Amino acid sequence: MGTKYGNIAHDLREAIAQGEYLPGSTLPPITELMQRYGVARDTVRDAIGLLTNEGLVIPKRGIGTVVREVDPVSLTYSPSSPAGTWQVQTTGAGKDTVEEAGWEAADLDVAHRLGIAAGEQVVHRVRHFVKGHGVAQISEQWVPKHIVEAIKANGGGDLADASNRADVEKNLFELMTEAGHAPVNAEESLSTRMPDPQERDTMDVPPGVPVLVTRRVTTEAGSKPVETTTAIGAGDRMSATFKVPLKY
Amino acid sequence: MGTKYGNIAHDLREAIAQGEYLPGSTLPPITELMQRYGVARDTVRDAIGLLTNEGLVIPKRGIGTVVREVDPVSLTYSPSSPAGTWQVQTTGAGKDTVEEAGWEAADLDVAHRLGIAAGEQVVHRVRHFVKGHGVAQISEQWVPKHIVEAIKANGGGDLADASNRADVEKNLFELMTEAGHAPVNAEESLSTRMPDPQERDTMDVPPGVPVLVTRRVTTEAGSKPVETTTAIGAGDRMSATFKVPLKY
DNA sequence: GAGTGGTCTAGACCACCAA
DNA sequence: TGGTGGTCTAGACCACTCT
Repeated sequence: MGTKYGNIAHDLREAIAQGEYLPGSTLPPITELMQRYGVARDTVRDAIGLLTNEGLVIPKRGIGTVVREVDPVSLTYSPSSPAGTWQVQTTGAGKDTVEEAGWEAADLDVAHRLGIAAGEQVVHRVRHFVKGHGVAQISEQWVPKHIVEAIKANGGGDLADASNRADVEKNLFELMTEAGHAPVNAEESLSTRMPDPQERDTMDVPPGVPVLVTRRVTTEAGSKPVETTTAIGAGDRMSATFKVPLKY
Repeated sequence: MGTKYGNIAHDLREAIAQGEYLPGSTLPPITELMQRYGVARDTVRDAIGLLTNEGLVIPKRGIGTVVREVDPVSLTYSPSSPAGTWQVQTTGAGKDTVEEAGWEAADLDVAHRLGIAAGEQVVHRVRHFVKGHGVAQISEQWVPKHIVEAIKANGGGDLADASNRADVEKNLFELMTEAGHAPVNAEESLSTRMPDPQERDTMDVPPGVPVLVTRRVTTEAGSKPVETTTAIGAGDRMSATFKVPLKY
């Protein structure tokens, strides 16, 4: 025998998998599980804690331990992904909001990604992708000075102004193209980790749900970077889809 | 004030961020934290539990609560770049092993992805990508019957035989091409979630580390699927990189 | 008010690791 | 052997949700 709470968690996990407890319904109350297994309250809570951290259930005060809805990713059988593979695919329509915008000095990481020196001025834009009742993705974008100035000179507006939503409504990449800096390539790197408390708060991520981290560098002709982005997406509300041409 | 354990976790989190506790070193012992904050043992453990689930620390019996190493960028590899999707990593990054192979009836999900009827026979191949200290990715692949037979008729070997590593050493996509079913497109969908106990065991994933889920459908001319794959990768040992050509 | 989960205590014993 | 974290108990009180 392993641990008591491990065994209890195993039983509950199996029961959920067998459909004994359907998504949206609740597990037996702690008190009942205490009696059924003849253990103390904290032992049951440890078991539920395991399931919570696996993303299977969400305990709710006054309600019960609710079984989570099934992975929404299984719904992504939809027609075809939107043009531009850098777009994020979610299970529904969403809206972009610009939270912040302004000049700042590039840190080491951003400078490296943009191929500039650390400390050089860049425009930093923070956007939220709102879907349904909450933020599904936090996006931080950095644009080098000469690109910002080129767009401004071309009548594309000031990217350092948060109230300027031109890049959102018209697509920043189009503005770059019109300004003579057409992006031709994007390299995206995806990874995953658990959210920090701030991210968990902003996106209202339940316990047991990780985030999808996307780091992108977009380049124009000559492999010169025109922007770089780091996006943090709630793992229960989004996935990223890529269409890749193969050469064989 | 929030909760006691929440405050303690906050303090420790800040301290780690400030570099007071370096990766690889340990936090103060539970007993010391009990005295410092004047709380019970379980309260300290609750605080450490939070940090553990955030992937910041890993408690080790007899050792202490160890601060986790940050993932170096050099540890990432690109399982999904157009040229390297199925090629053996020649950079010494890792090694592919075939764990299982055989015929089975396609379930609803696989059938849908392959554009066939549920219950039709497909070859199911399970592979492990071994890297560093253990399995970094579990890969499940399904190939429709007519493709398997075409490869076999063309002298490419039997994909249903686990000891047949032709597809690994020579690249399955090349075998398909030689057999008249050249793959021309792949659509990959990436998402993330927490690992189940079996995955955690197989890949030796520490607590607080999610997995990266890659679902791919590869198609030949006419958008006919030639294979589909679901890969589960340990979030602390891999990332996926895509290079995407843009049209603006 | 009744029932749910959340926090916290004080103490006990066990399992693991290093010196 | 001494110190570390892991498990478990019995009980208390708090916070929240629903009827």
